[in-house]
Amino acid sequence: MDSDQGKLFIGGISWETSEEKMREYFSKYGEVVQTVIMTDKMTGRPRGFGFVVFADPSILDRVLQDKHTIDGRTVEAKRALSREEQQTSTRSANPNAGKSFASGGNIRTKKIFVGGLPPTLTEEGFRQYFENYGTVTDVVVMYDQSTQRPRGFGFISFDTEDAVDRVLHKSFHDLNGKLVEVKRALPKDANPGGGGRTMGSGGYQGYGSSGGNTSTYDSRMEANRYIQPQAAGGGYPTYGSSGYGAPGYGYGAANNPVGYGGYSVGGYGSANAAYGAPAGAYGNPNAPNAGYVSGPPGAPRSPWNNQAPSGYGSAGYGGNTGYGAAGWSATGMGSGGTGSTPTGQSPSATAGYGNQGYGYGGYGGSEGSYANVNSYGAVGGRAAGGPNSNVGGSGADQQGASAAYMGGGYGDTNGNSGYPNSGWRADPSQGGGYGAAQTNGPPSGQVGYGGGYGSAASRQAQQQ
DNA sequence: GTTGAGCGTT
Repeated sequence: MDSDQGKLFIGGISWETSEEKMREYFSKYGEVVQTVIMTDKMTGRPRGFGFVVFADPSILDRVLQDKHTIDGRTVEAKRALSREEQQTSTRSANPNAGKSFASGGNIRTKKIFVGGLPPTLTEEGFRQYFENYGTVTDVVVMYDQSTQRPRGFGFISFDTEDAVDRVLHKSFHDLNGKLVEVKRALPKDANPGGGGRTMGSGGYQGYGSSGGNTSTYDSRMEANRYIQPQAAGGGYPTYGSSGYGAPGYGYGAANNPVGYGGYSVGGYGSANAAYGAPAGAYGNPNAPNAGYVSGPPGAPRSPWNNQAPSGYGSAGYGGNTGYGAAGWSATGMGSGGTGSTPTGQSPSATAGYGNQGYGYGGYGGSEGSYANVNSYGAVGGRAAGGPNSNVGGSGADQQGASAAYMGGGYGDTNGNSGYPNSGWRADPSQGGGYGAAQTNGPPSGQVGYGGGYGSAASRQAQQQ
């Protein structure tokens, strides 16, 4: 992360020490861009640590070698961990994954979140400064609705992405001696959130055809704020190693739009799930979907509509089956995957499979009331726990990976709350399905996924 | 007292 470049973590700070004092102290090493002391949100009490950001990252080395005493307390300076690092630091992670993903940005909102606004800053001052970077199309400074106090952050929109990039080139900007921090705004309205139901199919198709994997990552990154940190951490390595990066991987592509909703589930709620379902279906390049898409006669583009659960189930499942046929999931799903999951998967088949089988079937299929949860869970799950981490810790898993997904996924994104069916996880057949799929699957991760989802879906069908 | 908060209005 850019903003972490010149950033040091400062631990053991006296409760007496202020941010100003810290700045004063560290300024002897060079230009200090920001100091912050974290406080307990509830009590307001300082938590005893904070951060200092130097304009020049090369200063850090010197600072790290010295001992520091502020207000009579010896404080400890360490390189600040990026948020991703925090999460993954203890376990083997692909260090490249997080970084490269973090740097890009495919979901471009042309809007920038600006934090740390001084209360005195007006929208005009705000605008005037940023106009140096391009044509400003919108300026918003947020105020508390009831108290009318400035909330210390706002947004600024540009007409071109270039302008946005220029602004984001620096993490901090000096507005007349006040420093503000800029980040790309979370594309909150990138997807018409609750409007999923009313969306025309055009949107979905568009999604389906968009092929960028990176956007998926990016959206994740941004969604990290809303997802439990661990979710993001585990996810990267998993992606990296399991072939997410592979071009054309269905997940990435289809998920782009979905992804956002899915990832952001924590913050954005289930409305987006609706996307997920269609996106999967539409986005899926394979023919089998067609069947799904066309779906039940009565419910053209609303297979996710509760109205048509049966049609839905069949349609959705039909779709899945088709998938499965193409790849693994067929077996895994249909049979419950008990041990007998295909052993001879060809790599290519798997790849293709992963795309579709993955989650989408689940999405579509699970669409009912609890559906969203599932799909999300699924998505989040992957993110949450790598195949190696048994996040969910559902006792039933005979072999952690897949089971972990399930457990982790649901747990993470949903807190289990929406997940009425506790028997699900515990169901041995399911575990078996996973296990089998995973064990046999050549490209490890994907297989597990596919199997997992597929079976999950079928399971639901049964329930209905 | 040792690794972070803030993401929208009409």
